[in-house]
Amino acid sequence: MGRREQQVLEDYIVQHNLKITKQRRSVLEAFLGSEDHVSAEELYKLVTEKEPKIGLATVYRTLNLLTQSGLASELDFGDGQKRYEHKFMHSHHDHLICTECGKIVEFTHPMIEKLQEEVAIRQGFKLTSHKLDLFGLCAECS
Amino acid sequence: MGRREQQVLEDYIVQHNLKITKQRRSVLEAFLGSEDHVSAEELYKLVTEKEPKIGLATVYRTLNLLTQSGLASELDFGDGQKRYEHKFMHSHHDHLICTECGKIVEFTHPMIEKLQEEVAIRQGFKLTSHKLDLFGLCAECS
DNA sequence: CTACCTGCAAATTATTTGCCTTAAC
DNA sequence: GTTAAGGCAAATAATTTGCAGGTAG
Repeated sequence: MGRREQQVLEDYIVQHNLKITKQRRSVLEAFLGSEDHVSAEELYKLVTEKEPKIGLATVYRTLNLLTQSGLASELDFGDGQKRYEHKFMHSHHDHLICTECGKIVEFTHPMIEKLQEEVAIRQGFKLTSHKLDLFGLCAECS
Repeated sequence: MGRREQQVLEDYIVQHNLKITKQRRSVLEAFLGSEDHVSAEELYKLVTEKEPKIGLATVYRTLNLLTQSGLASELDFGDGQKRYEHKFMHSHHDHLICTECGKIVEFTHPMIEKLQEEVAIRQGFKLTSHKLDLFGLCAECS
């Protein structure tokens, strides 16, 4: 499990004069082991299996740390809570979401990306990121 | 100001055995008169200028009504609150958002839409909606 | 008159913060 | 030994809900 990610996190922690703790290790481990798109609450449930005394606030704090260190990115599927996915060794992609069963398919489409860039340039913008979510019904739910 | 939208709302209200009230009229009027992308709180401030005794909860309730009746759609730019835009007589579009000054440019790109449709079909999905937000720096903020 | 609607306050939900104790370095 | 981190409970912030009185149909 994620040697490399462990290293990224520890580098970030050292560079920022922070401390490496077993809680942070546990959260990272559970996060890497999870499916993508976990919420803080879900991750908390996963972590407590290994680390029963951990507090929910620590999970939130660690998720922010992971986001700042570049290991996680925040997602928002409009269900009222933030979700997180790991970014390291996991390239950019967009989401296709079934509104019935919640299934999520990840995809990338270079041409779409290229056209987005064009739109931005045409408006004088310098693009830093984007978010594309497609909503619909998957094969089973149609 | 928005005769047609008034009609859409009133039709919806009648069809659902609901009641037309001056608060609902005031919220709709303020909503149509507002710039796009208002939050509930912002709309509340606008409405109270004309209707000082209205409650915030009524604004929330009416925004939900407007969303259900098809006059408004919910947006989420990740700032922790829902925003709303009017949909009627205002065709679909995506957003290009300056992360520095908050400027929002609306755009549509038929080719992007077409490619999205292709992605969905390839995955066996039937597309119902999508959300594309581009984030970057506008000309002034670069 | 019979729902539905409103305003208000209290409740909820997701997340953050304060504080005091504990553990890294 | 400092100083940051953790746990817990209390604080926030956005939104929703319960209720008693008001009003549209």
